[in-house]
Amino acid sequence: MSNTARTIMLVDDHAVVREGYRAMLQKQPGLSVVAEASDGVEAYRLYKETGPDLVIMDLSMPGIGGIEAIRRLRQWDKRAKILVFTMHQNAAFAVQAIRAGASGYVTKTSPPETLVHAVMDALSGKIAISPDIDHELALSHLAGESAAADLLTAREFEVLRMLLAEKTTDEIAEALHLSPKTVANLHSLIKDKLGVGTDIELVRLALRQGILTQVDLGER
Amino acid sequence: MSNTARTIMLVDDHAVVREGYRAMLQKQPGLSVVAEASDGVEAYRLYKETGPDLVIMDLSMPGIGGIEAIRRLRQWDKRAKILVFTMHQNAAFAVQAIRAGASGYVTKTSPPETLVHAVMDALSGKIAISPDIDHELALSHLAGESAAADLLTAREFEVLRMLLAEKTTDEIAEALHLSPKTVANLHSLIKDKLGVGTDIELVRLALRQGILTQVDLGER
DNA sequence: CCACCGTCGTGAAATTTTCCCGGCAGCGGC
DNA sequence: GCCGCTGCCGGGAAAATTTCACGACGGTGG
Repeated sequence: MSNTARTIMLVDDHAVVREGYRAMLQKQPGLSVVAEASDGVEAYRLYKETGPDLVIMDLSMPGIGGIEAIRRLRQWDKRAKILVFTMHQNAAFAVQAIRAGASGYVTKTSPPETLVHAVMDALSGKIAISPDIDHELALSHLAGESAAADLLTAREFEVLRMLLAEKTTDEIAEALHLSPKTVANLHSLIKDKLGVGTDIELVRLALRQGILTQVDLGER
Repeated sequence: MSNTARTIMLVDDHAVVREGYRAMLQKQPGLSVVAEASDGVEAYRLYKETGPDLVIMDLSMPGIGGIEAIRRLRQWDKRAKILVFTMHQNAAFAVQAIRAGASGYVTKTSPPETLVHAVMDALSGKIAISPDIDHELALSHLAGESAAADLLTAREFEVLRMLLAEKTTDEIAEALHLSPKTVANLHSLIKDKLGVGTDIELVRLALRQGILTQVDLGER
């Protein structure tokens, strides 16, 4: 193993968090932060420029989100190592991140040692998942709550996304060139497949599963 | 003015963020971090113990949320200075925080200088609002979007909260000792008053206004 | 070829949403 | 007291919707 420092890039839209990373990683010998980005596109640019050994990335960011950023980085460099470090204690997000090519998923509530361990694991090629997410994953399995994306057909998922984003049944019908009646049928079928009774439950489920994110909704 | 260091307590459930605060504040002479808490009740306990000059507090925390924590701190010490530092770029939250007794509201996306300035302002008794929230406030005024809590009567608000939390109309009716018919009428009236057409829009509005928070929903 | 699945739509029944209504209680003004 | 106003509670009926059963069509795979 080389004894030069391993290089790290930080990606987080909150300056205070990046400061925190630095403070925590500085204590660790053999690590060196070589770049910082505050959003996905900047991360992409800086990765190509500096080619760090590891990227530590948040998920919730302006512009392209973290998941999409991971995907693009891995497309550019198939061997990029990306450790997700996020506030979302949510198994669905973790699954999405790993599928997109992340090497690990650690929540921000974890103690500093967990992050350091995960960094080491990721650098040595292991996949690191923080314990709370392991627990989450186990829970959602036990609850039999499969991912909505798997239960629904492509068409149904499309309608679901529009239901959550757009407004009325009629608007969706027009956008998708369907009869309003069909949209209503789909809407009903979706709720049935997902096992929810009301639209409100539907939104909550979508939030949990990361189909809808907070930024899509309220927070302008 | 005394030339002893001003004391600060940090409240945030993410260890990495607390590290970030420290790193940013350390560069500033005359400030000293004397306590750290990771949730509302711990903050309350430590405040009584250490009596800091200023509290820097996040809003989204496990257990009692930040707003409630502010309220309790101010109840214990009417002159407590509390600076909210949060990821929520949301005017409704800012209004709630200030009403609860906060001395300022700064978002985590702000550059470090903004935090430092806000700390100084808060220490000298001024109320500091970060520019993006000012802008948000102006926007929501222009949009004529008044707070839901002001538009609705107490009863209506009660039903709204239950609609967002509970399940069916019938369950709410029973919990509130009302006829299902009345709940349905209220439900309709609420949507009318709030100017939304569908339940999904209702949830989104509630999220924006901070009536519902993410922790109430999905993220278990 | 045939069975199966996803897609799209119709029709009709069941349910919900909406709108309009009246009664009742509290509250301030005259 | 009396009046007007507002909030609260529900009934009734029309309108819209959700739900369910059903059929058609194209693709896919055994």
